[in-house]
Amino acid sequence: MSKHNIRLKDIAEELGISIPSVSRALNNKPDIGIETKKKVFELAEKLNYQRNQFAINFKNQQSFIIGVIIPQIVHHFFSNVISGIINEAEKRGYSIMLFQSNESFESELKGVETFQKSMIDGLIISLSDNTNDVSHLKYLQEHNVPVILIDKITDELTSAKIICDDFKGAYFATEHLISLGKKKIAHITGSLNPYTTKERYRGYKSALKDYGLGFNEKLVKKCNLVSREEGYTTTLALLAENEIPDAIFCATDPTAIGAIKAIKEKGLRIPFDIAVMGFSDWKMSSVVEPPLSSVSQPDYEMGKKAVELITEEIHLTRANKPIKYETFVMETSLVIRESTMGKR
Amino acid sequence: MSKHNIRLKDIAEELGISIPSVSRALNNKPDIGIETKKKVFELAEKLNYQRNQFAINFKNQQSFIIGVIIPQIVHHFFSNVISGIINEAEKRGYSIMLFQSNESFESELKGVETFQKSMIDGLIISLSDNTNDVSHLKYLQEHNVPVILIDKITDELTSAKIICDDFKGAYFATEHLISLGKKKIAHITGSLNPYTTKERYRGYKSALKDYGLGFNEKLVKKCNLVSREEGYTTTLALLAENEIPDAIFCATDPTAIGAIKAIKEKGLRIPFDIAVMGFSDWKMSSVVEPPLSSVSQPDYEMGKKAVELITEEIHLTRANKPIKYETFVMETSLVIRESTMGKR
DNA sequence: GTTAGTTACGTAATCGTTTACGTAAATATA
DNA sequence: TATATTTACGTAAACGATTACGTAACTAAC
Repeated sequence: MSKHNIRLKDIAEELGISIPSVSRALNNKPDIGIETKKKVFELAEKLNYQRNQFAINFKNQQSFIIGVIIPQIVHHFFSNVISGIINEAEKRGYSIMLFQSNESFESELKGVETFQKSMIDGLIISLSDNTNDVSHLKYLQEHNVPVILIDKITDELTSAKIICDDFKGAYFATEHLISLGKKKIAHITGSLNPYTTKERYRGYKSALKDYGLGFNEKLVKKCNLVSREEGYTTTLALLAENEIPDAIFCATDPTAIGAIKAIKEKGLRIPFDIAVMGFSDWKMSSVVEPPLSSVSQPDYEMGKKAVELITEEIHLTRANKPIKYETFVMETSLVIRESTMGKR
Repeated sequence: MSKHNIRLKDIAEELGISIPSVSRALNNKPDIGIETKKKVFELAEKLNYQRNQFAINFKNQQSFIIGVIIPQIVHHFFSNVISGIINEAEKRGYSIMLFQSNESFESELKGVETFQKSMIDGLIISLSDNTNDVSHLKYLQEHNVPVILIDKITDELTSAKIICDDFKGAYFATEHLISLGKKKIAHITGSLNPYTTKERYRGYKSALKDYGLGFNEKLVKKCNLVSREEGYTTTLALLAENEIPDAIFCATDPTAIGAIKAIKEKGLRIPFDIAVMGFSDWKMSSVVEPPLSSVSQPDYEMGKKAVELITEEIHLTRANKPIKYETFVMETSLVIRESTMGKR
């Protein structure tokens, strides 16, 4: 956008009027004659005048840019979140600056720094699994850049937060397995993330308790990356023990897909011998054999909501008004497929 | 970033020197005394001075922002491209502004407009399937914003282009099927996109010819969305005809996954009765039953390359030097899985 | 017909930083 | 010692737009 673009000055000189008059005309300000306004608009049109947004942003100290940092784009959940963010932001006249932390705290830090330099008006962030210190985010807040946490949140930061109801999602998933007549329901959980995984574990336990099924610690396995490979090996280990489960509720879909592979290899039938349930409803889950039941998260809506909140906070901040920090818990829904379909 | 942030003026006043001296010190310019420089640095550190990027961008008419427009983020190929773009851009000090067109021309137009307002330094774009007119991109170029086309390209625009070798990818895929002893190889193609799909079709035909297998038009089916559903119905139609193929090469992975479903439903064995091959190596392709062979595209590298090119073009543009527009064709590779494994 | 009010401008200042230019003081050279 | 050169600053202008303020000219009111 360099070279000699048309400026207000060019229009003003050609019409023999002052620069502020041109500005007033173009911005439909009151203090301008109707004749002058008309002439200005015509010339602006003719010269194809484009406002210099650099100057305007500078004057207003505002960029209309929302920064977004997520752990990984290549992740069905997050790409849907981003999709919701982008579409909603566009409606509200904001652009999205995107960065991925690759689950690295250092990278997340660097992203925040870069964004600061780009003068973002607000930040929507899903914390990396390795983020324990949030002073970089507090710093932003102190400099009047609102921060919204989404999905991967923390108590360390006072801010608006958007999560989905992992507890209820896990509760309903477990309840569903119980409704199939399953008695020995195993759970494969992760260990890294402070919130989501814990909540899912809690939901699982709560459902067992409510339905009078005893909690058996041996049926709970932890794995770090909740990946397909780990799901596979963990399930093999589970099946090698004395007590074989009749259902497995996995904290993530990849884990569940790994579990399915292990179960099939052992010659057991899904869902008759062992029913399998995942979490997050990844796209791939509908194509595995058998198609995997899962808990669907309102990813797109979460992104949309995040933009609603951040734009509101940006306005409040600029008006020097106080912000009330709420946590929004959004509902999940069960997606029942063949991996849990039909009673034993 | 509003409120009263520290300015050069604050430092200058406190030290009793002029603003330009502070600027010179902080920017390590020559015309500054070593003592003064030291004092400035110390005070800047103490006051936690942060440059006001709005002012700098305004002065330089440069944003260090690269705009990226792609049809859909929720698409394994594109999220990998973006991943490559973001990581490489960060290394080069650029931020990424992201927009998705949702395969709509109007949306793409609006994205370009929004980006213009955000004063992007350059644009990396993968055209929507419905984009035939590229005057919005020419307009950017005329205003000194370099444009790079990636994957979904067009001859209408004179610019650097990055594609992967769809022709060769398809050729090798077909060749692979032939090497299995397959004689009647069907192809399910799409019709929308000017380049990628056509090239894959061309590669398929070329391989058949080179290996002396006659081209049979009846074995080629077109479908519009190249989706899983279409792959399913198209394959059913194919199998209902007289000549049943012994292999199907699909223009996309979802189509191939639909094909697999249809073939299995008909009680035919994969790959023994019919081998199936996809294109793009979607993540889900490794979890279908049987795992799908596919053509892997260098998505991440394409994104990286795009950033290399655009930053170079940005520099050339600012230096008023000419740009030479090249088209970079990047190599694909075969991913062989069980859907094409083992001879008949 | 005088005063009050309104309309339609122009002037000047401002946002924060950088850069071209000028110059006094210090230093080097003849 | 007189002149040339270098050093280390300060002053002013610039980037492009917006906004507060002042005011001349015109209109309305009594």
